[in-house]
Amino acid sequence: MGSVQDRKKRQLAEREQIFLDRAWSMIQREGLLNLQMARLASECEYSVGTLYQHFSAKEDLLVALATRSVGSRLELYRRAADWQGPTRHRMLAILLADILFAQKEPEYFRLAQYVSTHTVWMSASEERREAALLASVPIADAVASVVREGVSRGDVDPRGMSERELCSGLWSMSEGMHMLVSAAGLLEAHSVPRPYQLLVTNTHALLNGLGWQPLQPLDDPEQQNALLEQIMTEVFPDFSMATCPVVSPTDSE
Amino acid sequence: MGSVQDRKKRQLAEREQIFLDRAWSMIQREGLLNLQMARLASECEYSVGTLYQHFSAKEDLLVALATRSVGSRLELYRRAADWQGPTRHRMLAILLADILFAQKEPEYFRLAQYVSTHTVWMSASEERREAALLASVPIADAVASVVREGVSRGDVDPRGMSERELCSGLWSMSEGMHMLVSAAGLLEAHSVPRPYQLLVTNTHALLNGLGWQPLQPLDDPEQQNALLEQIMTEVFPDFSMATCPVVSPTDSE
DNA sequence: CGCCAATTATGAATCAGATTCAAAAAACGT
DNA sequence: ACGTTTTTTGAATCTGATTCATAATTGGCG
Repeated sequence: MGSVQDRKKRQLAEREQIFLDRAWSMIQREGLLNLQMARLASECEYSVGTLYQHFSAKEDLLVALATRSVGSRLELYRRAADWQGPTRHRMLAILLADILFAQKEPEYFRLAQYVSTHTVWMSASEERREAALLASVPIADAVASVVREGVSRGDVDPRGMSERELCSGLWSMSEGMHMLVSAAGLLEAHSVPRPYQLLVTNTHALLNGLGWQPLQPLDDPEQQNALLEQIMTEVFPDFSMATCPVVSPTDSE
Repeated sequence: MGSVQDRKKRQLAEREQIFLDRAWSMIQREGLLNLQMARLASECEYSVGTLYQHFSAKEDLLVALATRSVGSRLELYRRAADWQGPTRHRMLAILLADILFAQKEPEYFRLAQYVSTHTVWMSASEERREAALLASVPIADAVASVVREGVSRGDVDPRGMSERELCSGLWSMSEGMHMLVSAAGLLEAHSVPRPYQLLVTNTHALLNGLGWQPLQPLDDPEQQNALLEQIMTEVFPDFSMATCPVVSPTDSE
């Protein structure tokens, strides 16, 4: 039967991964700007033509890369979503996952941002774009599951909003803050230091506004910090608290 | 004295405006992707070299363009900020200004997004980037003035936050939503329709969470809508309510 | 006005790098 | 082993940004 076809398909997929692996390491080493198709091909010991058998254009490859990176992102989100804490704290854990990932993989965020630009996005192939959209669904699902539980436990009143809609504020706010952070100099120019700490505070405000229990006082940095530390310890023990851009380096000696 | 120098400087500035005007109209006509330096030069009846006397690179020109567009944006923001309404409603008016502008000038938003990408941003010249940052200050000032008044009137308790920090949530949330909207298919894939209406609701939640008076009930679309219509009428009478992506087309016949 | 030095404009030439495609090689089935 | 189909190859092409030697213009001055 089609076993030959199968093997070929498998080999093709393997090679695609090789291309993506190498492309990613090149980007991490030399930046997005310096990724060259010809060099990528030769570093993988294939010809340019072969590379183009996989990706219809450079942008296509970039979208594929961004899509792939979603995997490691998902792992963090799931940890946050699966953690056994109050739903509201889990929402915060999800935000933290997002922030930690952005810290750990800054180059990935630049890629994701670049790729979701209209210009770049539209230069990728239709299929690639669809695959990218599809890949982001599990992440949204993880978040939605927490929302669902929050609603069913009565921690938050959906007021007719769907699960996706209920977390859209959080989503857009973190997305936007990442964007502002990555535009070098922008926040400094507007004297907004510690953007991610601010993001946490704003998130508390938003969740309070949605009436998500238990409400958090906004004027108690101590308590906010304690909660963050708890989440860091329980959910992300493998991340150093010291490098976490959110937990403030106050007191503690 | 330096009158000759002055004239030269003036002529140079005029020519730069011509380049920018034409570049903008080309982009609006044919999209960001199709802007070509050589064609731009010839359409302006100058040589390529002359064009490069003004802009160190294509990206440099794009940043200049994005910077320039801030002007018309500012006008809307100021209207919102100067409007004589409760400070909370003025914050909403600012959000509306942002949304209306994004609707009216979709190509500008693509440009702004593209330009604030790390890759593109860093390809522009230092001076150009600084000018861009500087240009955004008046907008932030307009917003900050409303925040200041809100605080001084006692509509909102700053809880130690600066004016800039107090509106950072609104800023990042709208920025983020624009971003999500412009990534074609993303919101549809996550079944989030009417993104801007959602943005308004989330903004109400955020402002409620900050305790910004008068609080708005989140579960009363009628009232939300009435408020939006009032702002549209009083502040943005030159924008058609029909095309406004926020005021919902409910009832009314 | 005519001339020289300095400044500015020009656009053909160069360069960078993505993409294509005719030819060569490898794989397949018989 | 052989003809056919599929895959790979990389030199050639193409696109478009950027440079820079040359030409033109300008301002100043006798």
